[in-house]
Amino acid sequence: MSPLVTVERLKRRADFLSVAAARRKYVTPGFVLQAHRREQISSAGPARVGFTATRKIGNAVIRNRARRRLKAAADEVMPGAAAAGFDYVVIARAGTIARPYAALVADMQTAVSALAPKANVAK
RNA sequence: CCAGACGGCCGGAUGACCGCGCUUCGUCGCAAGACGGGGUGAGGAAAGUCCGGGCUCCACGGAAACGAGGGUGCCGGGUAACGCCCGGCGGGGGCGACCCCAGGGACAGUGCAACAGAAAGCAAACCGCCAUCGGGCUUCGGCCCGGCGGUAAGGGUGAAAGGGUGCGGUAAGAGCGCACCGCGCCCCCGGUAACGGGGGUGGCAUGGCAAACCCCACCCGGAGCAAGACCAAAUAGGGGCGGCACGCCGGCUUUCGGGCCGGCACGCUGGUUUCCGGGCCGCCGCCCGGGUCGGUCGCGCGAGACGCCCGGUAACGGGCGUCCUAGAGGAAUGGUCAUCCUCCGCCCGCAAGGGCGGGGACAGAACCCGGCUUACAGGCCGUCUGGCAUU
RNA sequence: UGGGGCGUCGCCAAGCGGUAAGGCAGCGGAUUUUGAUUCCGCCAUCCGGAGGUUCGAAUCCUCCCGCCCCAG
Repeated sequence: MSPLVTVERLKRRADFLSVAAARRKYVTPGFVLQAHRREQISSAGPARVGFTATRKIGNAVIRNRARRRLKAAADEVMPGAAAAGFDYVVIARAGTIARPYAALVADMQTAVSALAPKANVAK
């Protein structure tokens, strides 16, 4: 797998929108992962991860807990799996709360590798 | 023991490992930062945003008042203030403890009341009842028809029909008279007051709805921490200063520095060169202020928390002592597990109890405070009421 | 943070103090050889929920619930 990649946090609304516009996603019972390569000079640079929890999945307590669990899973997986120069958005689903944490981590692993750049062939 | 009423309180506990926000210390490093240690870290509703304030800016200004709009509405008190709280009063409900009530004004005015009903607001005669007049009939008791009048006691309609019940009275009736109750007015007494009690008097007039318009009394300037204050990058543009540059010919103009127009030449740019066409034009450096991204402050010592004492029926107030207790900004508490507590289900056991499995609510500070409202597993404490049993 | 709007039958909706129009859909019937069309009839009383005012509330008042929109 890739060497350790520094992971930063995605914060701006515009960044979230551009990731969503890329239309690359992977759905698991616990969350939806979106990925998008930044238009950047070089392919280097940190990977960035953002989190989304909508009002549809519950009240403030539910949304916060869902985001925290996803954040914990991402902190565990992303440094070893994420591709440099990519932006990721993790969207919480109704199943985020009930899903066991180990399964969440495994899902994160497969989701990230499924969205990995195809050997950097497609530029 | 059962059923119930009211008030107050808690909101799982302890620990291990890997992580999180803020803060502090140490080591390393030129620095950015890295590593390690310590401290601290959500609620009774943090929620809904329904009221009241603090704070900040804006507007107006002697304080304010009037008007518009909105709100509040028995009385007294508490409070920074309130639509909140406490204590009373009145009305309603409950055997009771106790609970509920937007509870000013309907002789200032305007309005509303479907359907039903004779009539719904200066009252009114449909059926009845009564008296009387005329006519007819008669078994001489009366009956029928019509006219004029009396009558709100009866029937019927309605949510509501102009006091209620009883006795007297009358042709039948009627506050027509009387007693009691209700109501209005006056006086006295108690109470700060709302109001209560008593007496007298009137003879029923003044029906209901103001969560209909409205009237009266009182209260409210507007916006909101994305308030507001400060620092301030890159780029573009504005202003100022300095340096360099500002060709040739002709015309016009001049404040004699220069400026404008035309032609030629030159630089950059587009089309393949020649050549042609369009466009751009002072350049550089320094400084100044405005404003955007971003950053910092505002930002937690406060109508503060806890304890004791005093005043007050209480809400609450006063005094003394102790304490400092979240502060983020895509927003901090997550993951795994153990023991205990507690609830549910199943199993074992006469029982005490034990085993296995599952669950522990509502919900997350976003400037702060006082209320209200709403959500909430389970549990604890106190006071009181009505039963049953025992003494 | 501030402001605005809407909840009425399965769907779209009128009504804003006097006892819930209308259309579509559905169901039953008639017409027709059958179907379509057409016609007739049926279909909310718990008007988002709970209290209150009134003789009477979908309508007025208070408090909740849900949804949508706007400004910064």
